[in-house]
Amino acid sequence: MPDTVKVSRAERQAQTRESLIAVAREMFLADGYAATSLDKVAVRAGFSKGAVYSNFAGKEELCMAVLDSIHEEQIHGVVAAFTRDVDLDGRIEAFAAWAREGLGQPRWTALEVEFGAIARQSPYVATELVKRHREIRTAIAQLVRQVTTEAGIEGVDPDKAATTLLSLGIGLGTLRSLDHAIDVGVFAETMRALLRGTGSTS
Amino acid sequence: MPDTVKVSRAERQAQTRESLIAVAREMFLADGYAATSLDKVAVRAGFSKGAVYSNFAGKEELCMAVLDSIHEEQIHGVVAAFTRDVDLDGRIEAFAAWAREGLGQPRWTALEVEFGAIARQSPYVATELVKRHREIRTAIAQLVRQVTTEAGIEGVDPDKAATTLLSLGIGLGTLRSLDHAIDVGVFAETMRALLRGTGSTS
DNA sequence: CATACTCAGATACCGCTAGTATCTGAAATG
DNA sequence: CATTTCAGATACTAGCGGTATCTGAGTATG
Repeated sequence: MPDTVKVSRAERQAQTRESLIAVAREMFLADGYAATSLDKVAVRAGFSKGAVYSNFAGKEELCMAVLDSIHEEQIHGVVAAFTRDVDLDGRIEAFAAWAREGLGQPRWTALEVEFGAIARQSPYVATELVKRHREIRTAIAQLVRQVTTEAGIEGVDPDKAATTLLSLGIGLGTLRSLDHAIDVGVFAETMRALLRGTGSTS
Repeated sequence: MPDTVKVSRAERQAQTRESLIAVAREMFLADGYAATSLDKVAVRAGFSKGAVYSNFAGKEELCMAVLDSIHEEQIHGVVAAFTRDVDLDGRIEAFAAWAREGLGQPRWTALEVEFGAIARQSPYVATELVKRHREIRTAIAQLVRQVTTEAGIEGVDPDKAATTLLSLGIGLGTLRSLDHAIDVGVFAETMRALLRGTGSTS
């Protein structure tokens, strides 16, 4: 029986990287970006700070990797919620439920927003975050376009709707992260209002 | 001629405090909260770090004072924009213009949001920010209530509208602070849609 | 199979930060 | 005029992100 599994150096490093991302994700979400030190992350993952710097350019890149891992799951959740149903109301409700869940546990939004504040000082963070936000926004716009055309709704600008929904989500998440009394239900209502068409005539 | 003006100790301290707030406000807005060190603030105001700690409990309290000074102007601007006109469209447009201006220079929102991220670690920041956000939200709700009743609009929940507007403003400011291409116009549109009444029975 | 090279990760260090403890001299007090 | 007070200066600490250097196991090569 192979007690010590034979692994190549590249495999070991990939494992280390994933391990660091997993621990960092946990700690970033729990305590925030600034309050989480690279040393603590490394030690809790069973390494030293050197391991972090040999796998990531710095704290910012590590956090970006963490955010990417979160986004992956988030997108999966949205798509799942969206494709589960076929009719408009079902889709909207599924999306609203997903949003309610995400905004209800606002650690993610808080991290996203805290990290976003760093963009002003770091060109790297700025460009990377802008890239990702635009992807998300166009994805939402695509979803809106699909829903409205399939339901035969006129007079909805998918791009504007996407900007509104994303902004509202960020804002609600931000408020909710420090005031639990915030009513997240307005997200679903606004979404419904947007998707019902703020039509041109009549 | 009194070359050195006679001032009491309390007056001197008040001057020092105001001076520190002014400089801190400039630097926080320009470089962000984390990137601004108390030492730099103190030196640029012509003092040492000791002056800061003898006027404020710490960096957080200094920033809270800065935010309060900003809020004061902001509220003044809203009230002015709102009371300039009497009819609904004029008021909405004035408010929209104010929002456009505020969101167009998003340093303020960015600071607000960056500082808000600290609330998770600091009970002081958390409670103080919640207090202020609630004040702002009720003020907006009051404005909405006034507008809708005066214009005879039915079916608008002022509290929900306030939450939506505040969230949307925060979200748009956040996005805008790192992506200048964001279309801020959706704020005014959403505001109009909200205030026109998403009526119950129609 | 032995030797030389490579590089993931460890260690040691640096400059900077927020915050604390202590000191000082001028204003306030009697 | 002696005494107290306290705003602000000075000196220090722990902890941070980041850099430079080192080390030993994994890999390529004769």
